[in-house]
Amino acid sequence: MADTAGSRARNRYTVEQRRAEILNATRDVVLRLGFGGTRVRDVADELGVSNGLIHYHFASKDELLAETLRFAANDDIARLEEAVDTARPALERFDRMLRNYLPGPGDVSWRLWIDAWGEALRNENLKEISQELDEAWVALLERVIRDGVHEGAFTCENPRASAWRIAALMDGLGLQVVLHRSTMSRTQMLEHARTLAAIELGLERKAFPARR
Amino acid sequence: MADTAGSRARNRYTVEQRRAEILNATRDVVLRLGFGGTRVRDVADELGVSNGLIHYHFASKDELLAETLRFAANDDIARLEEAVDTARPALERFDRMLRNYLPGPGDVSWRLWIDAWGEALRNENLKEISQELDEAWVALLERVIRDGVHEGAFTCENPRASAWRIAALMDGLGLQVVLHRSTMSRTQMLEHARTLAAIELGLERKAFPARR
DNA sequence: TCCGTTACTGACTCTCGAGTCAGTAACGCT
DNA sequence: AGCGTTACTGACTCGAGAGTCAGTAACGGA
Repeated sequence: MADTAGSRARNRYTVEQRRAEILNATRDVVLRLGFGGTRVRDVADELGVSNGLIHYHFASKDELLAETLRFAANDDIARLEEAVDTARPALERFDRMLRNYLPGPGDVSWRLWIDAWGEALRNENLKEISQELDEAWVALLERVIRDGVHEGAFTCENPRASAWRIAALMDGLGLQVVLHRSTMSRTQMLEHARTLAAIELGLERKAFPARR
Repeated sequence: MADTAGSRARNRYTVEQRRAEILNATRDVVLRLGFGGTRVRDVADELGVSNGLIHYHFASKDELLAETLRFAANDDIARLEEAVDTARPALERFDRMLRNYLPGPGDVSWRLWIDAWGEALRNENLKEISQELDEAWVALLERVIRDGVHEGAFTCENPRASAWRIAALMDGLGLQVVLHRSTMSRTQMLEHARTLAAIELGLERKAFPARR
């Protein structure tokens, strides 16, 4: 009675495991085909299960896509927070955020976000989720700046405004790199981000590490 | 013989006029429904013509959407160039670009662009067009910076890099305002853009006009 | 050992939308 | 006036995809 679901979990999937597995697969499919281009069938095929199973766990395709976005968002934020929590001093912590947030070689989640922005124009669920992630990200950036100021590593008059500017710059840069790779390299992108950051935090440009 | 098409144009549409009219209507529809959500039928209804007429002028829906994007892009660039050509001195010219590029109250074309970015992830035609617009816009910004430096109004070491940073920041800001209006007002957005611009161009922040 | 429940199947329905096509009417040209 | 051309119509086809549902097999509990 204490754990009715758990007792079945030994050799079978629980509902929660299955849902997570489906969300995971959906993310992969959406990365290939986009929100608009993803069919329920594609997700089923990805897992080698039946079409009907997806509808068994998710009431509609819309719900599936919205939950997939939230799932991916939580992942991204968790990854960033982890990067922040483990690094010091302040400058390394900050730079690690930049490197983690900006799109990297194997990075795919940017594609998801760019796609989600477009979809969010017409879908309230997605709009809400993308806004949540955005605010969480700016808040994290602001926190790292404030901590740095506290430690005496940075000088910054208005951490909130600086965080917004840096976040906006990085969104714009990431967009360029992911969408039109030819126009800008990751190196240049990092260079731009660090240049603005140095200005905003009252540092010398060369204070930043050369790491990519 | 000199003008076979023109002779019919007196009381009838030429093919070119019709195409332009359809592209115009398509843009309006796409703004409401997005690239993914626009049906050929919606465009026909917008003009009060038949479904078949759209296919008479455009081979496929894909072609229609791609040409619509190009049509809108040309419009946007022309508007920016006009703003630049007529304004002086350099600072007013630059500020006018900012005000014109950033999303305004009645501005809708941003919605089109955000949507196009997402679509471009999977559509080579749209990707190419959005890249063209982007490069034209950065080139224009760079030109205005160089001219300002020439006139002695600005100080800027690397106009190309500064143009990229300002452009990226503005893309990021515009995205915020259009997508999550609550998180940032146009006033704040302009404030952020001018703050970065002042830094990049070696100016005092208060050198900029207060115009919105 | 039987039985109710639950996770799952896959064929089906039903809607929707892109593209087609036979037909039409107005035009300009001869 | 007669004729070929052209812009346009709207009913149709055809494929595709979301969601349904009757059926099934494995489970745990009584």
